[in-house]
Amino acid sequence: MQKSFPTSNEAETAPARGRGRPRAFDREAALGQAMQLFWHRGFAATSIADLIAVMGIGSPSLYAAFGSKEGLYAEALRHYGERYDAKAWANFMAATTAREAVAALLMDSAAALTGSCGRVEPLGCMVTLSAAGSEGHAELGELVRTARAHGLKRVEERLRRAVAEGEFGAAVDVQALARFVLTVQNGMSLQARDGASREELEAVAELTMSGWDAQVGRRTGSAVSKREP
Amino acid sequence: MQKSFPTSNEAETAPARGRGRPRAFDREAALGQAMQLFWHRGFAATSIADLIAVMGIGSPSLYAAFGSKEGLYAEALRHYGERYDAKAWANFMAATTAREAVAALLMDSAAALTGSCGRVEPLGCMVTLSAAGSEGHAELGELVRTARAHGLKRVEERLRRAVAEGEFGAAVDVQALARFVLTVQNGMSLQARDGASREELEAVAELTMSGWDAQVGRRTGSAVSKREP
DNA sequence: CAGTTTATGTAATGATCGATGCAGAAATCG
DNA sequence: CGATTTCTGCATCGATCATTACATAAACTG
Repeated sequence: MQKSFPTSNEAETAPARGRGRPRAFDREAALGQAMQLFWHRGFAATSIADLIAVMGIGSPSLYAAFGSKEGLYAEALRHYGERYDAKAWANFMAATTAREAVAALLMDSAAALTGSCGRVEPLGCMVTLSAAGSEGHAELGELVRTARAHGLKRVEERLRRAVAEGEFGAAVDVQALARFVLTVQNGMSLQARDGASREELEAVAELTMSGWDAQVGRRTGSAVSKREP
Repeated sequence: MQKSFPTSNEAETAPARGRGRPRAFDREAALGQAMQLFWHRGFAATSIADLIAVMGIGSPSLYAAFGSKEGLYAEALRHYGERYDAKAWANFMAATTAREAVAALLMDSAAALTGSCGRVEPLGCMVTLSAAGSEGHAELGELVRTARAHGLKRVEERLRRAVAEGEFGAAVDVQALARFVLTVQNGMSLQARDGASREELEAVAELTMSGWDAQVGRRTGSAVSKREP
């Protein structure tokens, strides 16, 4: 099985000015608008008419630049990953212990998913909440499914590294612990979509780390480190 | 704001034979088929043509019996609540302690959401995963949002009762604990949709109860009671 | 039986769906 | 400059969308 639309862009990465008439709109800006609409309404419920309205372009321009509705969604997913998903994992990556990494992931998720960064973006994670696969678009479904699996893999590998480094014993069930963390993060997206506040999700993160401590050995102090205002 | 389609049925509850030509199909059976399709594909991605195909009826019969696509979805939600949701909460309701109740809810959810009861139904919870609200149907969105809020309320009230009965001290943050449990259960639906097994979700339930114990005081033995094969 | 009432099947409604044909506009190239 | 290439706006494509007339069928009522 090979995909028929570009995950990484194909021709538009050409940096220098092309030959014909130049594009009259900012491709990334328009993609950002499309991403937000897909993010909020989902793939099936978003029409081309809706898209060209928020993107401020005509449909021929849309198809010339992105190929198809599926292609646009695939690019919107990539755009999301670069702009938002990466940010939610930054502190996870930078943490020195697995526990700090997971705690940072959950606390940063609590903030990001509830739009607490002065954003106007939709609530919850676009990848987590995407149902494009169930809506009958197998290719897009595989795309988001892979992205979600990647998150689990990242946590799992971080925990394996922690075992190798002696942060906790090999008796800890790394896969179960990783899935537990991801399940909570997934649930946070649904909670955020229903209006849960950052503080409420941070409390969930704290309780999650209590479960962590009960499993791998408790530390002193609060379950998670305090955040900057 | 008042709803324009029936949550509880209106005329079809009449038990005795009516006056005109009798309906040629089993209303509940057809509703069950519609429910499964909505459950799997969501509201927006399910067309009337798809529905009448699986229901085995013509579109005039559908509209005569259910009023509209939204009305059919609302009834499908009710049908789901009666047939599946109630079952997932039975042991929760019957438990003698709040801890047993929550553990039962999570363990039963792990089984129900992964289709481990010999079912052919879609994976995950129809109510939890419904995005009808975001898809532009405010009335249906309010319906599923209310159903989801009801789950949180049930757990919260059970915990309050536990405090009143002295199962654990009043220092426990009942709201946070309830939201923690519901967040995990919500996450389980997304995990199940992505193919997580019953055993994997049961491990998540175990870890969740570890977090519980860390918060309200630990008990001996396994975090959750064993299930029957 | 005729009359009423409700359901069904066929076929069609206007609207909207995703996607394009086409002519002109705006750039580069020779 | 003309030739070529690419993009844009307008109009439109056939398909599908949710919904409904309409005629007929099947029950009950009197």
